[in-house]
Parts: sequence; C-alpha cells; structure tokens
Amino acid sequence: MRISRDKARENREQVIAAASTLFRERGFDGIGVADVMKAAGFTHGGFYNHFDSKNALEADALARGFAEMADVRRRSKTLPDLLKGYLSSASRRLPSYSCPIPSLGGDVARHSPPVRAAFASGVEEMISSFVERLGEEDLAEPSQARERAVTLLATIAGAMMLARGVPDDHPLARELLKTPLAHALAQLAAPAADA
Amino acid sequence: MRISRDKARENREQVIAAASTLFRERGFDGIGVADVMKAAGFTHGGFYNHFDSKNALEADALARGFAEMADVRRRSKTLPDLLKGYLSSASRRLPSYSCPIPSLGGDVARHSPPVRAAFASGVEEMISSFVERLGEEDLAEPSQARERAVTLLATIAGAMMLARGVPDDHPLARELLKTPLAHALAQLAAPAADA
DNA sequence: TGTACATCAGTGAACGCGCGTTCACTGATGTAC
DNA sequence: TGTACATCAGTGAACGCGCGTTCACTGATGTAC
Repeated sequence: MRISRDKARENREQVIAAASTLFRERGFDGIGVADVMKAAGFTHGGFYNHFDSKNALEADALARGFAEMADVRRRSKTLPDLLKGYLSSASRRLPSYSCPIPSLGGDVARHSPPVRAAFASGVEEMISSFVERLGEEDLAEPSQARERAVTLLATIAGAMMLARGVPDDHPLARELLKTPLAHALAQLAAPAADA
Repeated sequence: MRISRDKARENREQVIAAASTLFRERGFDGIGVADVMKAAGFTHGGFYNHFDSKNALEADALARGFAEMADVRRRSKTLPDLLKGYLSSASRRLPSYSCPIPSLGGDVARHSPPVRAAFASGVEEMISSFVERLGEEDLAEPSQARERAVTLLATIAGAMMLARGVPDDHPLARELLKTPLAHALAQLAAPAADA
C-alpha cells in the first residue's frame, strides 16, 4: 500500500530517531538495518526507499543525536548544570539518550566520510555553544573561552567514555564521573586561574 | 605438524600482538579471527587451540595494548613529554601503536565482562602511573595528585578520540590535539592554581 | 639410550547464522485529462 | 469534478557474502617403557 508523501517523510524521521538511539546504545555495528526498521515499526525491505545505504543512515542518525543534545543544552539553565547532567550516573546508564560522542566517537574514526563530517559538525556545534555559555555566564575570559570550551568537551566526553567502559560495580565507574566533574566546575569558578 | 610447547606459547603471543594492533586500528568488530591469524602468520583453524573465543582474544589483546603503553611511559623522560607524545599528530595517525582507550574505549562498554575488566585494569594502571609522575616531578600537590591524574586521563583520551573522529583535513583535527595539550601542560606548570 | 605410542598445534574445508542489499509485488496516492 | 493510469512507500522472500566456530586430519613432539 502506498503512503502519502507527508506520511513517508514522517516515517523516515521515525527510522532516523530509532537508529539514533539504537546506535548510541549498541554501536553502529551492533545494530542492523532490520533492527532499526523493526524498532521504527516497519519491515526491513522499505529501508532503501529512504536511504542509499546503512552508512547514509549512520550519518543522519549521528546528526540527530547531536540535535537532541542541542535540545538538552537549551533546557539547561547554566553551564554547570549542563555539566552535572552530562556527567551524571543516569547519563552513564543511558547512552541511548545521551551525547553520541562517548558511545560512537571511537567508531566514527573508522566510518565513512559522511559520518565523520556529521561528527565534526556536531562537535563544532557543542564547542560553539560552550563558548557562548562561558561568555554569557561570565565563566571565562573571552580570550580564553574557545580554548576552555575545547578542553572542557574533551574532558567530559573522555570521562564518560572511560566511566562506561569500566564495569558497573568498579570504583572507577564513579570516580571517573565525579572527579572530572568537580575539576571542571572548579575551573569555571576560577576563570582566570590558569595561563 | 605438531609444534613444541615453547614454540606454541610464542605463537600465541604473536596472535595476541597482531590482534592488539589490528583491533586498535579497525575496532573489535572490524577485524575477524581469520584476519588476526593471517597477520600472525597462521591459518584460522588453529585459533581455538589458544583461545576460548574471539571475546577471550579481545580481552588479552586489550591488556597487551595497555602493556605497550606502559612501555611507552617508561621511555618518556617527563610527564609533559609523555603528554606531548600522547597528543601528537603522529599518534592520531597511528592508532595501532597508540593508547587503546581512544580507539576502543567506546566499544568496550558494549563488550564482554573480561574485556571490561581488562579495560578497568589498564585505566587504573594509567592513572596510578600519572599519580606517581605528578608526585616525582613535583607537578601537583600530593593531596590533589589522584584527582589531577583522573581528569588528565579523561582529557587526553577524550581529545584524541575527538581528533580522530573528525576528518583529517578539518581544522578541528589539529585544534582538538593542540588546545587540550596546552591546557594540560599549563595546569602542570601551576600545580596549586585550582581549588 | 632406543622404541612405540599418545598427544596436540596447526591445516583447510565446512557449517550455520546474521546482515546489507535486491527484487517482484501490492495497493493507496498523486496526476493527467 | 470525475475517471484512468502511473507512481512509489511498504512488504516479505531471497541472495550473497563474511564471520565465528567446528571438525577430521597431519605429523612432529612428548612420554612411557
């Protein structure tokens, strides 16, 4: 049965949304086209009406993940709040609804150019939004805001990746979230403290 | 043809060594048992004489990667030198011979308990060695050394993961190494600067 | 020390499964008149 | 506005390939006497 153009567009979005959460949870290679289509409520055959390949979906799903993060940022009142959420144990437990960088960043380096381009856009967007926040909230010297933002992203993304890799009951699981968070918050409180 | 016990043990090490570099370069899912055996100079059939499963090899290969990093650390005169090497563009280009965290950390969270246990050991070992260096080289207050080391590892591992994900010719590829490195070095130079 | 036999590391074919992709088909939608 | 036809989103079977794992076999090594 054919579907209306609008409905088809909507269905495509459903597929991307499903892929976005599933990839973050299980990795690009841990989820198949059929799994994604099933999660979106379809059979796998129709996939290629919407996407050229699984690779194309990966790029779209990654971009969607970053777009969701932008929403999360918009909902955070302050940068410190945002950091607390980012490095929370809830976030550690739920990669499907968290930043795509810790879960997919390592894989991205080995994926297709469109995936890497989507990754670069998402990373740049996160850095830019941190720069803006640092300025607005008076948390860094304007001349240092960009440097601060870049390092901050590296720290929180790295911390979450490390915390997720370690077994759930390992003391490091907690330490790898708590310590970098405390350190990041302390840095923001002392904007002129480092060179 | 049967092989001597010593030779067999040596062959096993060859397989682990090959797996260690190949997994870092292409990810656990990007390399098959047959690829690893071929790289080590064998046919794939003998694999199960040495390992219970591919999963078991993954754990051993990860541990080997961390052991190689320990060698690299031993060869670095100072912690700043070590950081420069870690965040060098050569290291970005050669994941096979670099720290397993940026390339495999994200995947580890989705792998078997033995792999995660090996990851936790490797991470703890890196943190401990950083703590030691910070103390020996007088780069941090003893009371803050552990916190510094944890955050430092998160920052450099996150930075390398981000830099590798971005396309090679993207400005972020350079910025994501340079900025966190400068920031880390500045922190070490001012050990008492933050709360 | 020498001999006979059991062991087992490595070989290469084969199995079975999952996955990305293709394809013929269906029938409601969109369009041309 | 109504009718006839073309389009195409979604279905479900099928294809082909790669991969983890198994297995019968080989022949040098290790061992028992």
